[in-house]
Amino acid sequence: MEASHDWRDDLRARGYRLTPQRELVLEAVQELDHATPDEVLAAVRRKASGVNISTVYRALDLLEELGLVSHTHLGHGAPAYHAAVDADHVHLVCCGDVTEVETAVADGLVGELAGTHGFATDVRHLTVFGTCRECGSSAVRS
Amino acid sequence: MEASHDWRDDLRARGYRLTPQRELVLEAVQELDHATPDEVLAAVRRKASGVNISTVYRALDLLEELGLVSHTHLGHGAPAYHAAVDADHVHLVCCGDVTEVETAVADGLVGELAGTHGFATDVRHLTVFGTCRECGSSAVRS
DNA sequence: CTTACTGCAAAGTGTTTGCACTCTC
DNA sequence: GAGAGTGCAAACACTTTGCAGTAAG
Repeated sequence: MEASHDWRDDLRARGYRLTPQRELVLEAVQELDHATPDEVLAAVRRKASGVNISTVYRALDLLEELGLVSHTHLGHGAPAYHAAVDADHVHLVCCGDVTEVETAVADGLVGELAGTHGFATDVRHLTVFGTCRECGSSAVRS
Repeated sequence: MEASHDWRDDLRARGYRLTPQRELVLEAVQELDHATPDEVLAAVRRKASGVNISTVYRALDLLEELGLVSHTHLGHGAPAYHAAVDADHVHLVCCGDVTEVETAVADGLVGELAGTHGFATDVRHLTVFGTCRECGSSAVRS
């Protein structure tokens, strides 16, 4: 499928080692979308049952450092991890549900912040809380 | 100081009771700005040393329900609480530091989300991660 | 064969809950 | 007084860390 521009080489070039756990964690993040560390663990364990949660945390940190995944806080508890490639969207959170929209909607904001405050927005990290059309409900756990 | 349009009445009207703890928590949030529950506790304890952390959590939830305070996730750990009145700004987070800017910068985004997705943005909850002018540094704990 | 990485278990944060007692209404 | 609210301690959810053993290079 994906023609890996080998991140494995990059990883090794930085003195890290390529382990099955790291590959499995990356695969899991790529397949899952918005996965919490726990969900990543579950997915990884389907293929290798012995993997530990602390390894998942360590792998996620590393993969993030390598720019292969990124995370967002979708409210309350655990963060959500994405593969960097899929990350080109902003999150809309309402009623505990998440919708993804093109980062273009934030272009105005990004431009304004850059202009008036010299602030370089990390759009991939952007999460917008509010109320969606379907659910005029009062705000939920966020 | 502030000429309370009595939230106390509102509170009682809803069947809740007015306790010193609740008043102290509200005062603390109003004075502190971006306070975490722990910081609120510390402030409250300066005036009433016996107050417990669980009471602070419960009071914050209640005050939020009453619309007197609101919270945002400024990254990693604990949430930050504001008095609702002070809440008219968006948060810019970089290098662990927080800058407040007028909600107007988000008008474009808000309008676009409303138009294209029927999504009512809660601007007071909006936190933007990125890199500020001063610190061209790589992203920090977020 | 060196030492980065893993699994495990224990410790850390931040938050919630059950319960007897207290204080508001 | 009745019962909402509090303090306390224990339980929870999520994450980090120390260390001895394992395995990548």
